[in-house]
Amino acid sequence: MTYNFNEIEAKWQKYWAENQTFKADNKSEKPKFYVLDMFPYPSGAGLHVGHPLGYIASDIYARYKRHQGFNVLHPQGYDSFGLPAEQYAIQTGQHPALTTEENIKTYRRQLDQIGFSFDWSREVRTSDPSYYKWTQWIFIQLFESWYNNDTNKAESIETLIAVFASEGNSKVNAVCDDAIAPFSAEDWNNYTSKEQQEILLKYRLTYLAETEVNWCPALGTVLANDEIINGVSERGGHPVIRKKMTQWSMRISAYAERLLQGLDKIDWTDSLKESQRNWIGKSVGASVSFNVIKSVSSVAVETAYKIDVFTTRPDTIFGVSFMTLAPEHELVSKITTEAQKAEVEAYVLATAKRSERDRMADVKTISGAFTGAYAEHPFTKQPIPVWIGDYVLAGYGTGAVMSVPCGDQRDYDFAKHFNIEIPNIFEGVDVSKEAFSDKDKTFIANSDFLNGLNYKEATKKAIEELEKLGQGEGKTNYRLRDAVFSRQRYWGEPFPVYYVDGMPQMIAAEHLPIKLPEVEKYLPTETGEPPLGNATVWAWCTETNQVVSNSKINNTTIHPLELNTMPGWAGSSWYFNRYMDSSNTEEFASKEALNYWKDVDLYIGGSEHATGHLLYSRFWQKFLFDKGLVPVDEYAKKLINQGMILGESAFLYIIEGRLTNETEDVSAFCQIIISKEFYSNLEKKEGYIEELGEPLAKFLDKELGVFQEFNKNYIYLKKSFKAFKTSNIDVSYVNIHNELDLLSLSEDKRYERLQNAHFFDGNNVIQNKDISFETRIKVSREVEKMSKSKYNVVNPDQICEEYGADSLRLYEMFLGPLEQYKPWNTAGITGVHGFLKKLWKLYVGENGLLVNDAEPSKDSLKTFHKTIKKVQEDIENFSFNTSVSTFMIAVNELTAQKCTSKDILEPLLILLSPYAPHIAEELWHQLGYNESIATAAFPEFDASHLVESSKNYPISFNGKMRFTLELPMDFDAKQIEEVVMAHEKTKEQLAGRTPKKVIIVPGKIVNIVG
RNA sequence: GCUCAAGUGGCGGAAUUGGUAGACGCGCCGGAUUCAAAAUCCGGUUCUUCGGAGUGCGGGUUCGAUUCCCGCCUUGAGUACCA
Repeated sequence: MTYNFNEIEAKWQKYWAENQTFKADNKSEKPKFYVLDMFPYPSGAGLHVGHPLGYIASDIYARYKRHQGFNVLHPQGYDSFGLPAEQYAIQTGQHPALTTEENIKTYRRQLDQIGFSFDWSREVRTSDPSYYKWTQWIFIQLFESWYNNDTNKAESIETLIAVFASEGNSKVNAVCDDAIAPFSAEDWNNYTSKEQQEILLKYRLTYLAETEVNWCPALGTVLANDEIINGVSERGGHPVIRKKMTQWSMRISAYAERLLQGLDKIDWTDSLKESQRNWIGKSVGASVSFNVIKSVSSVAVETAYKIDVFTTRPDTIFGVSFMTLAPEHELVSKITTEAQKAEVEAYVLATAKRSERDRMADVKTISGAFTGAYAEHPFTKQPIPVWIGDYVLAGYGTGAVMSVPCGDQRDYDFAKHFNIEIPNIFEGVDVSKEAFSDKDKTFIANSDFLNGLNYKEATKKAIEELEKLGQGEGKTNYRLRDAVFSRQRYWGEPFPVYYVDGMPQMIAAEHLPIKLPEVEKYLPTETGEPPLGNATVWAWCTETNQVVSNSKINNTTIHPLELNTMPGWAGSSWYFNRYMDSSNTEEFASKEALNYWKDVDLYIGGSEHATGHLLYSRFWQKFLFDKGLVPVDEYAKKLINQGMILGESAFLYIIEGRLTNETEDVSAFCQIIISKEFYSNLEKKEGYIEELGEPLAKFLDKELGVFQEFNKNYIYLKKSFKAFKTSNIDVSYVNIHNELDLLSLSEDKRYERLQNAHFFDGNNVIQNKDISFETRIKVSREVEKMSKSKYNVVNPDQICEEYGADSLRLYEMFLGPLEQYKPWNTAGITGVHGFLKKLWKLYVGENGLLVNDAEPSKDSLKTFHKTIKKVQEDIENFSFNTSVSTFMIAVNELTAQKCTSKDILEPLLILLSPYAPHIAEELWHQLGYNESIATAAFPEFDASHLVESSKNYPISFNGKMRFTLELPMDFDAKQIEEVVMAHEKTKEQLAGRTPKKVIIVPGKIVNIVG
């Protein structure tokens, strides 16, 4: 009987599915353990070998925990709303729901063949109305809430309305929009309903407001900050511009401090926490208010304008020599004097024309303009010129700064450029060449009451004095901005929102879900409305509480519905809670289920979600916690980022040249051999030939005439041009050369091999040595992201077919540490595959089962117990790569020991089963079990089997090990020294010298210093 | 620029309360088996002038450093005029 992995794996996958082996129960005597993967977006390309890496790791952990006696929840689902399905729909007219369904089928088939222990009965799909019903429901809860800074939590909007009605808004301490005018209870009660709604919108946790958003014209939608990388869209790399639009936003800024604090109590990687901390961007300082001087010389400023700034350095307030406003600042047009008007307007216009990206790219050019206005220093009462400059960002702080050139390099450069004075307020510091920002290394000078104080003292004092004047206070600022929540897309969750008199109204929860309407086309309408503007049945009837035809809109009983849809992160912000009770139609999950499973014990996924999904989902969880809807405010206790598996792209240079004489140029040409399959799909190939500066397809197309047949599978091209580099040569081509193993050979050997290589000269297949040219060939590999467009994708289906799922699982783990980026090399899989065959042979011989009741040998017990110890430690440390090698060592040793004992071979299967579940299950049943191995108890480690009677001591001289010596374990230092010093090799090493010192650590090492 | 992570054979990587550097696997070399090949098995494989040297580079602490400290270099990731 040989190891027939295809048959075995299919058999047990079927068995697990039929017996619902991995179905988790919401009630159990066992302790719970929740292992979660970031659910995939089901793309049309299917899985490549990089995708399952994290799933394999989490599956090993989940299976291990089952062996440990835990009730394990290990679910999987699909984040199935998203852009690619929609773009495909635009191109083909196919409904995204259909392509999504097909893609999910492919994903499911691919996932199933790897043998994951998912509880599929709990599957979720974010695009399923039974799921997004609850996404809509949570949205409504956010709308109906405000953030109370006094209680530091979200509260029902009703409580706010009650306060407004009884005492106005003066005492309300809420996170809300800036610049809400104060009103009394009387005012409130006299406001119209619409006025009241407008005010409430400024407090709600999700709100509709006209804000500056990131608009991506190419994608036709707005993007959140985390969807923009280096000023272009994350998806597609399209330019992004700032634009004022009325959009839904999420008041995540309300949770900035709690999102920051919460990081301390969760076991996530430091780098990920660091990313989130940077993103939240807390800075502690003060807000300072500068009065604009009403008249300076001939200029008169009518109103008493104030410029508010935020600074982290209130201690430097006496160093202020000018102020700078962002060009977009609302005061610019109001305070600019007649004389400066032309210059300022020209500058504002020039800045507005520059895209975000240009401004980011060009940080060195200093530009600005003087407004002609002056502000008054709060303490000295001296006039301070007010400038505008694009180094001040409208979106951060107040969009204005107090400029302290001696303490800030940007202010310094600006001052130098425009010849503004640079007063020094630092004791013993020279600021004639650059600003001094090493705040802890000096004392404040020339600053009235701050003189002689250090940074900390001066900061405190300055804030105290500002507060006395009523012109400032201590303030903490966060970089975290509210997140734009609407997208001008079709394939997303519809909002449960209709409009009455322009004001948004929530549809009552009992009428959810509001299903995505059918549309003729998935593009924006001719009038520029989002795709839902194409829907004909998309209005809300408040009498029947149904979606009805748009033509019936009368604005009394039938109103227009929201045309935007929710962003991709909506559905993924709470899915981990839904798995706990995914079929519940009454609640997003029952209280019992939520209280039982509570939170995720282990979450595995990619680090690319650091400032997107992983931040938004924490925000929603905290909100749900505030509302008493979930029992914990952090949903994932531990999170691990799996590294990416990279593809190896083959690069190839072939230069065949003939030197006619020393002065003439080398005439060089390329040979390319590609597969016919590659050639026939030429128009689909997207690669780029760097040296020639043109697309691969275009290049090859141009050279059609010179293609000739190499053999039945390959085509040959010969032409006189320079060697080129492309990642898109079919891998099978390089494999021809791989037979030569050019890379691993020395230069000489490589040349020799090439001499024997077969090439095609255009007419005949010839050996390279028959070519009289001097031949230089270079083959190299470069590691890059695995991607369809780079032709370096390895499909797990093929691996499973050829080596089996257990081999795939083991190999993905064996590749290296889970969190590391590492290249895939299919050739290496023979190592783990060979291990499985060897393991099989330990159990099954040609005439059947080899396992018997023989007493295990001492050596075998030792091998087994050290394996238990190591594997257990490894799993708990997520060091899966090292346990694979531990298994290899164990099997090598047990094979050498000719171990046949059931006492060892049987529990060994339990150790292995998380990693290679199919072969473990098969052998388990062959040993006579009728139940799955999945819940068999993990073997107990017994240290007594590892006790040694002797130790092979390394004998070092000056720290260098020179030889080893086997000595009894119970020898003390003195006994060891006697034996070692008497040893002839010691004498040889010392060569007559007397050692200065002898270090002996019993049980560890001997070191002789001499 | 700032923040974080990482640099070990031909390759993936192993080893840290400081104690035998290179486990395990790939690849390569040699051998067995075979008419031959595949598969399988056995042996070797850091470099070396055979004294030794050696974990990115230069210092330091130590009896002893891949591991700790100081200063650099390189690579990768994140972030970027954040006041």
